[in-house]
Amino acid sequence: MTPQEILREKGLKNTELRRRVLSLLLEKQDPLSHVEIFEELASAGQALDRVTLYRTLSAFSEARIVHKVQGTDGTVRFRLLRASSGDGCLGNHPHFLCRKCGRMSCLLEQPLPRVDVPAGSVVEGKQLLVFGLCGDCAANKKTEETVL
Amino acid sequence: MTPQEILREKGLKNTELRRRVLSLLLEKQDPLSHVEIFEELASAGQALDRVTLYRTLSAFSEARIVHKVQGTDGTVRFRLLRASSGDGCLGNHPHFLCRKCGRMSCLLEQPLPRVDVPAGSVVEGKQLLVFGLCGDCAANKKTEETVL
DNA sequence: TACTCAATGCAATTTAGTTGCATTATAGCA
DNA sequence: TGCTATAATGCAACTAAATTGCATTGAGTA
Repeated sequence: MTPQEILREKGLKNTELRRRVLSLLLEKQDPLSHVEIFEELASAGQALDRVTLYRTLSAFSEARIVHKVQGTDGTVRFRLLRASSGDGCLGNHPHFLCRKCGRMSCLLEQPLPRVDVPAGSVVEGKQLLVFGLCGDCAANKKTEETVL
Repeated sequence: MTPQEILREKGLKNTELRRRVLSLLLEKQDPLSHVEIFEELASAGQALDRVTLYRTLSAFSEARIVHKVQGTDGTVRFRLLRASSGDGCLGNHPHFLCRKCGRMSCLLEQPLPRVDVPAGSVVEGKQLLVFGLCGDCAANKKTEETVL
């Protein structure tokens, strides 16, 4: 699905910024933070406003084009949902957050566990976040330690 | 273990504020946010400084007296760890966050699942957060809907 | 009791996110 | 194609959360 098609399907207006954000999210396979998206677009020469990006992302979130993942670092990240992107991400899988480089990645193909909650509670969603060092950072760390 | 004993064991100075924060965390069984702790102490007549509380909580976190739980609401909450409190909380269990009243509770006795990560990654911790409506808020909501 | 360094309190600053409002531009329709 | 309603944008100002620097206070130890 193209950015245009996604926007049309959700009844959102087809604007330059929205197409750019969607293209970026389609291209990257992992959840991106507001800042990451902002900098990526800015460095691509796109003139853009912080506030408009906030509003764009929350519009996408409300329209269920993206889902939000809250990291243990306090940063919210956004990723396309499968229904819109066709790339297999339903949002219901664990995420991995590297505490060194700050990148988050999806651990696709792995289910979230069933959790028992107190009687009477209503479960609306779950989020499983694994944190530590990603492959790259773990490798670099080892190198640094060897050098020291 | 008493607040004094916990502080002594960790080599932290035994001050009024720290004892109060620890007493509160010992008393409450669920993770509390900075704001919740601040207001609880303030309403108990304790004169306190926001900044000092931030520093106190991060000192506790570094000393592994408390563990931090990041909610899907973007709020960090703190809870005593078992090693210090003796109350059975190791931190490695799911948490439930009510999106209406904002209270978080521990789902003790339930394990976190094993998660496979890409080769080379180092896992340092996991966090499983279930969100929705707690028993009280779900009951109230039903009542409201009936009334309408 | 005196000394040292951790802890505190206050002011100022940074950062993230929000709100209001005037302007612009998209999408639907004559 | 041009017109219109309204959604989206851009800017300024604001709110809230968290951090930093620094002078002062106070806990623990010799």
